[in-house]
Amino acid sequence: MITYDIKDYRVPIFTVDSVLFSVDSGSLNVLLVKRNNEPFKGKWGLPGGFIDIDNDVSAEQAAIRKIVEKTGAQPQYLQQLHTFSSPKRDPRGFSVTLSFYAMIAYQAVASQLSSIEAVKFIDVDQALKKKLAFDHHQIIKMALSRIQQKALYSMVPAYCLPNEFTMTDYKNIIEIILGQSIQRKSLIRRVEASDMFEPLNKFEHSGRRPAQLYRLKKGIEPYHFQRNMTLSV
Amino acid sequence: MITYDIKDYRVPIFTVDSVLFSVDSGSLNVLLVKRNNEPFKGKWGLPGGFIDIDNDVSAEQAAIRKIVEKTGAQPQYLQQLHTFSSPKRDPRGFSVTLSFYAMIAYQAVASQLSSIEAVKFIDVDQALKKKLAFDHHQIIKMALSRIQQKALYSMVPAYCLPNEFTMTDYKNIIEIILGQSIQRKSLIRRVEASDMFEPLNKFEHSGRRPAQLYRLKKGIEPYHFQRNMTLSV
DNA sequence: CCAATAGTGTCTTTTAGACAGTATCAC
DNA sequence: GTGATACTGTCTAAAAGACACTATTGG
Repeated sequence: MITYDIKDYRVPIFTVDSVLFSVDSGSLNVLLVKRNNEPFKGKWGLPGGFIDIDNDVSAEQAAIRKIVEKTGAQPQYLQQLHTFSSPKRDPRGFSVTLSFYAMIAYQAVASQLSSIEAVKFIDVDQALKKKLAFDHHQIIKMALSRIQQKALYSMVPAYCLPNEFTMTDYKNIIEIILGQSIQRKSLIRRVEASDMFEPLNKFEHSGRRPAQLYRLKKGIEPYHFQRNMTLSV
Repeated sequence: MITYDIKDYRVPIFTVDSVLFSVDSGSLNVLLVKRNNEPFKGKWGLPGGFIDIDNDVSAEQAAIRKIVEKTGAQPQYLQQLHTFSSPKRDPRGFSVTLSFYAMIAYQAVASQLSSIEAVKFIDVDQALKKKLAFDHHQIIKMALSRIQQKALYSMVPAYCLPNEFTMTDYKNIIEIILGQSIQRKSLIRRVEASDMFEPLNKFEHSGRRPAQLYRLKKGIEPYHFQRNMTLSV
């Protein structure tokens, strides 16, 4: 017979938190939310909170639910980052947070956000200069270095592209994430190998020579390469 | 003012579990423990359990504590794998487990374990054929694929080497993890680039030509390469 | 035509794979 | 010596870096 009541035990506080990235006009942004509850009421922090064990089917779903509540849109990519745990990170007691990093196209959320005071995208370097709630500074730092790594060996940055985009759009996103320029030719070779983009019968006419428009193929897994791109020192 | 009592909320069960790997006589083993509590009493499962929020300082420390309790030895390497969460994975209710993968030299634990009936190393393929507690089957599968990936681009397999070892020992460990043979020359090039081994003034005389003995340098970070080794299909 | 951005061709560089060759031991 | 395992030299192959080249537009 199973006899177990969680209320008989002293258990940690368990939460989820997400670092939602988006690229816009030359800067890599993360979503911050102004807290209107204790602890750290009034401070900026990551979107997240408790699992609703009666309605959520997983921690991932809880994290996505929190992002949807704040932005009105689903992230295009979301993965576990790391679990941070300590008796000190929350004044209420021993706390564990499962953090995620996620990506979304800026265009998918920009309009909704402009009307909400307490939710905003902010340049990641600016965010890291602020006094944030909990250990969210550390979480953002780890998420940043994770997506920078991913940018070197995967197509994951493609998940913050809008529906239609050019190769230059994609190159810009990677360069903004890395903070360094890369070889266009190398990128194109990788995109071809990944087979993740499909060309549309459309061109973008903003520059001089029109640029081929692409979209992400449907139902495809993020491609991982065998090698990292090399960053020139 | 902070008012919060975790007992006022319905919260998930939170545990840690570890997949402890070790290589011995041609097989990759994982540590299994026979459960003597419900749920899944009598079934084999991964070493793990609840955080002791009064004594543990982190989830990592809780995971290590559980491994030490079962084996008497500290793992040489331990990293977060993934957090598994669902309302179904535990009959007691919504449950979250933070899983780790870890490595230890077989020699460091073999003698203690032989005397304990309820704790054993078992070949990972055998383990995956058993009916294990919870979703531990899935956790082991993910841990296996993670260390196989790590074997392709890092020196992490070195953490299941004994204090003194030869290059052939290291090659064998990687081949056992991958289930495939690799080029000795490629391995040596990588070992040199990593600068993680230091040669001793000793040789092993078991084969024909004596083999240089090495040890892991102290206080060194696991090295990661820019490329994967390629597995011939 | 020119300027600017899009896109290609191709040579170099890097590092792993393949594998033949040499070294050192027990017998 | 032979056989076995340890170790090295070196050619080839694969994929990224560098960068010059061509292509296509607006003006």
